[in-house]
Amino acid sequence: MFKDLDPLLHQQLRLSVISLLVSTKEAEFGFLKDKTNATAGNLSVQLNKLADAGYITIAKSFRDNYPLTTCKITQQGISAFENYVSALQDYLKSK
Amino acid sequence: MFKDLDPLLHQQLRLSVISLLVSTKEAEFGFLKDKTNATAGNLSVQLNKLADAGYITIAKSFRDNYPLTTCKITQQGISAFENYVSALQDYLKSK
DNA sequence: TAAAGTAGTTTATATCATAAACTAAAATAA
DNA sequence: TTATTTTAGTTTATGATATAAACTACTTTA
Repeated sequence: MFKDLDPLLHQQLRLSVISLLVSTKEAEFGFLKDKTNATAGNLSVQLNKLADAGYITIAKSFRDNYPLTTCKITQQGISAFENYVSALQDYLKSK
Repeated sequence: MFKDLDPLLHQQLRLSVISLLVSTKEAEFGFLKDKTNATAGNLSVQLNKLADAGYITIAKSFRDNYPLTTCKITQQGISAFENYVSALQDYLKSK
């Protein structure tokens, strides 16, 4: 009846991040922070969880002398998102 | 961009219960337990949370000498579900 | 009348989410 | 030049949450 929902994606901030990355493919820490209204600390933690799961990759560099963290979604992340959306449908259609 | 998701509904078991009740209007404890594959303990806790929020009402009676717990969705519960589904859409459409 | 079954509830634990505190370097002000 | 502030994050302490295990209370069956 109801398929299990991927616990990594069934969380607001992580889902927001993946949702953004699915469209943009790549995004900077600051961009994600702005779009999600998350605190830096929370975002940092959740990004690392997504990276540990292999859903995104995190690249660290510098821009104008400041650290720059860039996140990119992986194929695994895209598939996980598609699966999650598909599983959720059954919960949402109230029929 | 992303609206906040009702934390009461953004949880698998509670969402399953509400999703079922939205269609059936009313359901017995055992029915919900079967459909959701939840343990009785977990279901009991989550039903009470939904009742505390005013999303469902819980009626206790007896049938064939055994206790019978019947759950019914409220108008507030229906509205909350509709709101949740609508808020979620923004997260799911990857665009 | 003891054992097993029904229908749940309560609670202890383990996990998780989050903000507060912190790090480290750069830019700016004094 | 030496503080102070700002940028860009990370680490961690805590409080909340989800869940299963343990329990309650009653009924049926052996």
